Amino acid sequence: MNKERDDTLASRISRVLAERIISGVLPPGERLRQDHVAEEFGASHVPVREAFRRLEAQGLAVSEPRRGVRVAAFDLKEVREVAEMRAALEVLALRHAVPHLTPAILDRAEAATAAADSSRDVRSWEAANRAFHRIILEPCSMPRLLAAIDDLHAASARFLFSAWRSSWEARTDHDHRAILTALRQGKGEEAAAILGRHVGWIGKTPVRTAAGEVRDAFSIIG
Amino acid sequence: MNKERDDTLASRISRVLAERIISGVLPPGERLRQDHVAEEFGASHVPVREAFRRLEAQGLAVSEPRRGVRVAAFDLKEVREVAEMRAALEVLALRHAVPHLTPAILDRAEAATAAADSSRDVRSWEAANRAFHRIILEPCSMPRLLAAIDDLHAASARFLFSAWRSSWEARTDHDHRAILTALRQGKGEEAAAILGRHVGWIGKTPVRTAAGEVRDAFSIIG
DNA sequence: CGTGTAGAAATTATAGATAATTTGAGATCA
DNA sequence: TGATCTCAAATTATCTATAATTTCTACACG
Repeated sequence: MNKERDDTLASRISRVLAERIISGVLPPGERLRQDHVAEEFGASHVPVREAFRRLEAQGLAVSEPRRGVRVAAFDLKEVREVAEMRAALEVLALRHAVPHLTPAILDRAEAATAAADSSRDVRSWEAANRAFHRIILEPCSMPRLLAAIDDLHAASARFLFSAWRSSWEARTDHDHRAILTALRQGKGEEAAAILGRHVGWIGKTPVRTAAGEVRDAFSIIG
Repeated sequence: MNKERDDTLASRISRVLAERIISGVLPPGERLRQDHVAEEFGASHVPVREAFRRLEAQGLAVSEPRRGVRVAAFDLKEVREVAEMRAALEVLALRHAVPHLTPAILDRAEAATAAADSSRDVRSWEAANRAFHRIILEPCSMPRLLAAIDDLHAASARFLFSAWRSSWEARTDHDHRAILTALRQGKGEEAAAILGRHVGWIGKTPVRTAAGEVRDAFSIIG
């Protein structure tokens, strides 16, 4: 009755597994055994295999021909890669979105920024942050580009969660506000430039904290 | 014995279908019925379904939940989208590849350009063109970025083949040579700028031909 | 002429069979 | 005694075969 029958079982499994990989419940390198997953979802292993294929395409899992599927590992090198790809593609998307931005859209973006600033845990901050980016980029109406950006956001979120697993303090996003004011003033190129720097990798200044020094390297993922 | 057993059956099917979609043998909108494909390959429908998922992720096919899979359609709008994504990502890749480019690599790139110039059909031209781009971008050693570019190249090739199906005359690629000379002179940024213009959409000058005027719009896909 | 219902076809999911890889115990050799 | 090699058993991925919803089509009926 209440079963969501709009989507297939495979895509449901894929969503749940993606959620777990992104949030870190499934750690990098973990083997994904199809029989176990199938049993957990009360399903057969065929839809599970299809879900694996989708995760593989999203870059969340890697599959070796007859040796199974593992959660994709990621190193600092790939963090940079994802960040730079995001920077390049989001700047492109914003350039095309600018002509279609309305005050109402910018207001929604501002609300998302406020939600991010007032969030108290990483999960809600990440959700609000992603919402901000989505809102200002969606009007470009380039579905393929937006889909690619979404996948990169998922990868970014993995790094974010893995770094700030335990400790997290709220932070205000000055860049977001700067982007919004530039957009309100019609300075599209300036907004794009800020966005590019904002998303891109700028971990040049590692601030050493008592708790851990790794977290600084990840902190600039916006 | 001689069966390539390094890869799975599903990926083999996916490659063949991708080839057909790109070359235009399977026209846009064509339904892909899993039973028929399975029968043709002498296989069951489960690996076929996995192949469909991969094609879907590559943007070569679209799937409606319980209504089957069709070859992805494409319009001029999406051609632009793909071209601009390629421009953004290939520029990024080239910037990272520049420090690792050696004279030997540039020689191989030059050979690929020569092969493109002397090719007499679209197929071989496209292959040589793609080789050129791959050769100069690969040294960036960013696997995720390169994979994304590969998928975009496949999409580009679809448009290319659909436009130049029947008529084709050889053309020399001045841009490729300009990129190479800039790289040999150590002018990385200049090369990146040329590449961006080369790949990006610049169909501003439609040249009317006796045969058909559509082909001009596609002709700039490099 | 529109609507509703049977029949056909196709997609989705399940269960079972096959093939390959990994694991572990035991034997052989240094 | 310790290490390595071999071979068998178990584990796991891959594929085939079959069943069950769902959608599309055609035809009759109001």
